Amino acid sequence: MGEYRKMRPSSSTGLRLKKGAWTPKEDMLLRNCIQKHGEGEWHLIPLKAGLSRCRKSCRLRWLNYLRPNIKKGDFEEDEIDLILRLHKLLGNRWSLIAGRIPGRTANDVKNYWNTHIRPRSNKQDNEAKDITTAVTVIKPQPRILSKTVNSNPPIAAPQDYNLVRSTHDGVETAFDISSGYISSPIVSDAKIDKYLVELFDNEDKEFDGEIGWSLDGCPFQGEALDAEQEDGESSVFDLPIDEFMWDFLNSDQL
DNA sequence: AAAGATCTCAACCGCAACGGC
DNA sequence: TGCCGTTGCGGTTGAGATCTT
Repeated sequence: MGEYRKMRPSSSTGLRLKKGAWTPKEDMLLRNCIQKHGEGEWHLIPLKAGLSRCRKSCRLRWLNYLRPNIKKGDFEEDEIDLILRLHKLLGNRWSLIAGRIPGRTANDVKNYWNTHIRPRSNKQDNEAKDITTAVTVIKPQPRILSKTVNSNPPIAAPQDYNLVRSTHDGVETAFDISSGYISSPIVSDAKIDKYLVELFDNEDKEFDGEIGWSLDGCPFQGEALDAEQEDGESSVFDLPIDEFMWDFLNSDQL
């Protein structure tokens, strides 16, 4: 697919802001401007660059296309694996997911998910409905990690689709993640990112037992991810994510 | 070869969060 | 405390590419 094939309608007459596909000349102007002035102050970039584009368009073009080290082409197996796992953990928080995948942008990840993974997931869901023993656990909702968790929750009956079940050494536990049923900490994106750093980068952590998760109706247990723990046996997702995650996010060390 | 259907992904839109005043 | 400007994010759109009939 060509870089400049997209020709959405644009209106570039007079002082109106231009929309639609970027031209090589516009790319050059934006690139030169950012190389000269650096990222940031996006509201000034169009003026400095001499572009009749809005700041949003400039920022998006830079972040998704012009920024150095952006990886193009098909996603590799390990990248897909990572996306699947991170999405189970974080939901549709594409920027956080992309932050763990070098060279990929949030838009890339989101597009890949929507075009390749979600359709497959939907198909699996439909097939699972035909099986009477289908697991009913649903992925963690983004709201678990929301910064606006209600600190004084209303009393309401837990609903099954808000239950997350995990198995630990063969013992299954279920906890409700609907609003008000978890004493979740107020979580900032920085905390979540720090948590992910700990999760993926700290190889000295030790964990006992093996944790199995069943999410999106698809149980998985101890599947390997490239990053291995020090003992070489437990994979990253053998972590007791429920307890560990909340303890970590609620700790004073952040 | 042509037409229609489907897929891909760059770009846009709306909104929430945040900081300064 | 509220307003306003800016930033960043996720959802959606739609043009062009590719596939199917």
